[in-house]
Amino acid sequence: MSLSAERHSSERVDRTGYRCLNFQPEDIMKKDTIHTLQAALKTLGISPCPQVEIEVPKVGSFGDISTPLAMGLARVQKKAPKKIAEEIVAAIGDNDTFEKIEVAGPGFINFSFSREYLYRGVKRILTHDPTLLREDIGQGRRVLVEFVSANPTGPLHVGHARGAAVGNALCNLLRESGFTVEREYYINDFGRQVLLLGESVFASYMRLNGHEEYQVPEDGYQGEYIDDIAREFRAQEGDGPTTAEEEGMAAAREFAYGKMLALIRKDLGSFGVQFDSWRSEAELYEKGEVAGAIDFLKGKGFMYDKDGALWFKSTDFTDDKDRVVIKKDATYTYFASDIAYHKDKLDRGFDLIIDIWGADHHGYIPRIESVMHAFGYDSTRFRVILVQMVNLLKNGEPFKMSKRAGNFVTLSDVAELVGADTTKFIFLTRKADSHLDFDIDVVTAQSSENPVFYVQYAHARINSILENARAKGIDVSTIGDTDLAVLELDEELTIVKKLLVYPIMLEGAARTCEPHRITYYLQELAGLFHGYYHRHKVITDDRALTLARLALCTAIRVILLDSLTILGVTAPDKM
RNA sequence: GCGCCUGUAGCUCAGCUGGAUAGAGCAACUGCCUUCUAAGCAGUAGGCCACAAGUUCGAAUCUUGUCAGGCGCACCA
Repeated sequence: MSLSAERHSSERVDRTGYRCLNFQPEDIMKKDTIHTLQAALKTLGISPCPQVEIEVPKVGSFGDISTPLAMGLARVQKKAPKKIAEEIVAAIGDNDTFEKIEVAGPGFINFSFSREYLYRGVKRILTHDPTLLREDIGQGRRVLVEFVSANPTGPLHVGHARGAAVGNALCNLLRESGFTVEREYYINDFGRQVLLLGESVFASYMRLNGHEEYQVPEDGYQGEYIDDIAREFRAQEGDGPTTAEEEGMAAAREFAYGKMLALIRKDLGSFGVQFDSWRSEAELYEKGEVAGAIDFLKGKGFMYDKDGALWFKSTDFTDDKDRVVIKKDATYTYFASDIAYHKDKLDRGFDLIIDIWGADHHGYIPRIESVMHAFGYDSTRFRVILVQMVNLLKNGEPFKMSKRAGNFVTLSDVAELVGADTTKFIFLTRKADSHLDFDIDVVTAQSSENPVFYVQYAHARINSILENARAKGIDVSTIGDTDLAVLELDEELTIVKKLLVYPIMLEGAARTCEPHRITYYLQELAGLFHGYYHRHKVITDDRALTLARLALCTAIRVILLDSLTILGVTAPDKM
């Protein structure tokens, strides 16, 4: 089977209408269970073997892992689901992986893992081999993720921070899931907005030189940052009157644009987000890629002339309206460079292309999808992730932002005031496509409103316990060899199961491109640990128990560190 | 008017693509610091999953309709 055919068959369309990645589950726990089930089905002569679905039940009494398989088979086999389930259980027989397998409810088969199996799982974590925590669902396939891509006409604000946090975490997640990820920032450095930036800075500069008659152009940019740049420009250019206004304006534009881009890079860097490539819109024009892409589509018959303009026939695909590419005045629309940019992405040979946009651009999805179609690209390999607007509040009151009025909270303000870790984590505690209230006062209060501390605290606490053990002369470097059989408390086994479910959770997060699942998992795991910590001492006089509990704590720490790292959040040793 | 998204505890949100008894954090109330970090723990309370039909063994989840909120509907960028 070819790669693309295989990929195609495993893809589905989610309920929002966007394609998502869907791969066969390969996690250890799942794999072991599925193999057991498949063998049993074979014994029973049930073929073709149906897709075996596995889930982690919400309620502990339903076992560690569960399948509704028999219920699905009931129709095909024309037998009661419970009966089928019982036959399957009988066919599985004795097995050292499971302590108990039972039929429950309308026909669920619930599996409980044996303690030996669980201990083996902890040992795997203690090897510190991250590949044992992941499934290679990407298999080296190349994915391009474009995110942030804010106009270089002002500093990044809180809304961009959300896109940056989500994009960054998603890239990490996909990379850890076996994809080769390229992070890209598309710079809109062509057209009206940069011109306005230049004019705005130039006007400010001229006023600084005593030419009060220069006004910020209509729709121009205002705010302190414009004056700051103008002052810097003045420091470079001096205060002599600029004789050739055109030249001065162009110089101001270049200067301001350069400053802005540098600032954006710097802010993203201090936020902990780095890009592999920065793609320039202006360059697409200079290299003739815009004209080339349009010619290409013309050749395919997807362009036509009407009313003196050139139109793209996006209604041939998923759009409800054709779109102008070249205006009556012979200039290009913004859409034209978007076509070229997406062709450029395709030409670079990615297996998967992900665009992360602000939700206010959702109306653009059909036309870009149409472009992908027109270029002959399998559109299931293109996905747009929408990041909803951040509803900025200050002390419970809406805080209106406007870049042009210069009234906004920048990313660097937030990173400095709130901290990059907290900001990222909060943005990742919600689905990307859901509205989010971000109250500056609440978040800066550094109270229990900040879930990130809760999780980081668990990590720091474990580190502190390990320090303590070392101070008492316990050698924790060989903790992986510890006999874990003394871990027999329900709480301990619950924690172990939570740890072993980690790869399943990660796989789901990667498959659906939903990094927010990781933050929920983290809070649950940290919660289990904090409760355990308060009820039971790790370091006691019982040497065997101490070592086993240190091993458990170490395993928890491995998972906390691993998942926080994927989110782009630090895991401090001390707090 | 058309399209997209959202509607789950007082508030902010999860709910793993149709599974079993609906989940967490805040806020409220009650307890817990000579003991590995109290940025913590234990407990109480809080629900007609917006509403109404439908699909089937089974619906917060899928379909349709209604209501409410947000966003988008350029030869702007």
